[in-house]
Amino acid sequence: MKLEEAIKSNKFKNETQKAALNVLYTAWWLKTNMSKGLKEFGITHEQYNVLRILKGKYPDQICVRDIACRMIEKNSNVPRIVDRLEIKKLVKRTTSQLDKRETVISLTHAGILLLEASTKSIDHTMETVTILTEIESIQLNKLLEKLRSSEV
Amino acid sequence: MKLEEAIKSNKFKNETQKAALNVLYTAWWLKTNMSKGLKEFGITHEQYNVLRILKGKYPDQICVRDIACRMIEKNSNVPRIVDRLEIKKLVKRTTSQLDKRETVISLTHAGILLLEASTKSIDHTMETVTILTEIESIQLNKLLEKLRSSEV
DNA sequence: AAATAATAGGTGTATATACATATAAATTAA
DNA sequence: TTAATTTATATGTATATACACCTATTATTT
Repeated sequence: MKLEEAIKSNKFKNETQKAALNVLYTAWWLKTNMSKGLKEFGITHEQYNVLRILKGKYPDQICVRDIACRMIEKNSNVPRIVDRLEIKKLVKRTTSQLDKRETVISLTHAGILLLEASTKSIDHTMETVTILTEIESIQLNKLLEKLRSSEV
Repeated sequence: MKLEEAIKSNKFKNETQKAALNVLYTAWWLKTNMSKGLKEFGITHEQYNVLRILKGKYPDQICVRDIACRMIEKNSNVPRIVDRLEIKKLVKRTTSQLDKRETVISLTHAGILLLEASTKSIDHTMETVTILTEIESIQLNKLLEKLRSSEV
């Protein structure tokens, strides 16, 4: 669906404004598709993101701050996301002995299993849903990084 | 900042997966920049979006469902966003006399003034922040629409 | 060493998304 | 014309974002 149909408007100041709205809409669309696939595993895509970050360092533990700086949405409240993962027994929380201010998080066995199964599902969904060739993807990545290049 | 730095990872399955994450990160980045500019006006960017939609039809009234289908994030809880705008006296709610199920919303004078001022600010922010030529923007719009073309 | 500052994580509040359910009004069917 | 269905909106709950503030611990300064 074209952006114009999706938001029932074709009054854009210029193509750049339209592009910004298109990025916002596409992000919502991607998140929705991801969430649909994660539903059967009982986790949200933010929780999935945290599990993925933990996997990246596994079997090393990783502190809350290090998770936070790897999140896509930088204002994520990591302690609270970890709360929910802990309730589901997908992660374990321990106070670091080197620095008692730090809480280190690690995947449980159940966490690893769930991550593996959900990653398979998510990867399949994303491949089905994201219709771009490798060349187009490279081009898109370049344009998005150009867009953000002001770094205010 | 490149995506790799932003999320401290360069382990991507392929350029397409990276592009999907890049869209999510760029959307967060855009929202953050928009919100910063709207702070002085005391509204969130979702509330701003609703005000903009109302402006599009002004001085006509518009019902909740019509606002919802114009929102960028389709699962927005419009009644609740309207609640907050009503408390700030930026919009007025009336039960439609043609169909008493419908609630029609309209901008107040204060709403129009705030929208004009904040639009000036937001447009300036977005122009400063979104570094793309018209040609690049057209290309980006095409790629995003290609990406979404599966329409699951 | 004691005082001060900085840091890590937790917690509180407002707002939003996501989705299920409730309620009232309008439409359609029997 | 009553009953059933659909539609429009509101509301309830869980989770998330955004951000301020608190507390414990560590680091730095004097």
